[in-house]
Amino acid sequence: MQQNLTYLVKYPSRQTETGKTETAQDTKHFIEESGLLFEMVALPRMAGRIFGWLLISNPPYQSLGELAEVLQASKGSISTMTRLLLQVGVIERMSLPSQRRDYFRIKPNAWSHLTRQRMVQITAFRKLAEQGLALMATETPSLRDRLEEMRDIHAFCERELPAMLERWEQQRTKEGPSIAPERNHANSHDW
Amino acid sequence: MQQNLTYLVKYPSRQTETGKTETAQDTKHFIEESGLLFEMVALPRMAGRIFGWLLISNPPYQSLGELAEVLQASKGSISTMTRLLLQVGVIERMSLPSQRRDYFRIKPNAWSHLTRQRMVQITAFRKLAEQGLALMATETPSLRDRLEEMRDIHAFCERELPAMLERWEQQRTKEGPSIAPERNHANSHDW
DNA sequence: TGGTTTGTTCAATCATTACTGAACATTCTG
DNA sequence: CAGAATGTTCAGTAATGATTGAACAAACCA
Repeated sequence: MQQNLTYLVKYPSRQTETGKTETAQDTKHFIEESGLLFEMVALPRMAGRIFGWLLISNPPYQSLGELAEVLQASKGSISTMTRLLLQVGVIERMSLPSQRRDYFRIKPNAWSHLTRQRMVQITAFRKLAEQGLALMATETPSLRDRLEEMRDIHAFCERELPAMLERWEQQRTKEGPSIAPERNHANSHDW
Repeated sequence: MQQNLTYLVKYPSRQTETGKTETAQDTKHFIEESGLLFEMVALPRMAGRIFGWLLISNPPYQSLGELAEVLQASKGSISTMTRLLLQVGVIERMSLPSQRRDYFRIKPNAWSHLTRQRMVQITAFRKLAEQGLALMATETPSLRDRLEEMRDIHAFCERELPAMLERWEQQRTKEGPSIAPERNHANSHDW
């Protein structure tokens, strides 16, 4: 199951005085955990591992080659998975003007993007319910209840979730900058 | 891909005068769609098909044998998948006192249950973020930002989602019974 | 009681998906 | 320009997960 237990020896940068290789173990565990979590939400495990490493890597941006080395995976796999993560909108590519290498990093607001992705699913479920209701057009109301409930709750979520996200953004921009006033994610070429 | 195009001939009950076998086609499509949607949220396709059929079947409760026949699947598969759906909380088992046969049907409030399931995932992500922050305890704040954002938005959702669900329940019990006043889902042995 | 119907479990098979590694771009560098 | 470094694509393989079908268990009935 865990075939690559060694890939952190190469990146011992996260060792503290207290725990010698303990931290490396924890890092490995963190990455693996991230992979499992991604799997839980129907994304490939390797994508989760990449995301996991980008969450804790120093520096926060990593090249394809680095990712392949740290995660002990083929470049092909990394290439495919970063493409997926880019598409989902949770990482972004940064190419330094003078360098030919590309770097990836977690996209600020990654989670809003994921929520938007989730909205697509909710809409799909509402539409399915409506499709079902069309099929049951001539049936008695009590038979249609199941589908109406399904349609209504998803319509409800479609209305509420954006509002909720907005509340989040607002709360975030209110208190966030007080901690790190200079970091504006909007045009984030501050590296 | 679609190997069983025939399983609705046996259940032509949902044919209207207008569309002869058109409705059967639509039903098949509906079930298949439901399967794909479930797959999208990391549940097995067959579970989605069962759920789909239970959404539109007449009567709304179906036995294991019926499910196997309609969906052209083995009893083993149905047994496993119904168990899963029971566990997730979106269907329930009804055993009529006089019959030895068990029936399944969509659980009223199925969607609240699914949302609660979803909450488990959200909590898992928040915990992962906290795990990451523990790893980065000694790092500079700007390096910790990624994880703090992740932790905060998930904590936010953990607070907000239950409130949202409650609002839904309230709105539902307000207008729902006006349409079908007698149908109280709480103790639902009204079949 | 023996026979029938119903439901579960599990080993084996089938299908799908993830992953690798090598061949092929592409871009920079000397 | 040749050579080196970086990235992508894709056919083949490995790993995983879904599905079957047969054997078993339990409940009911005559």
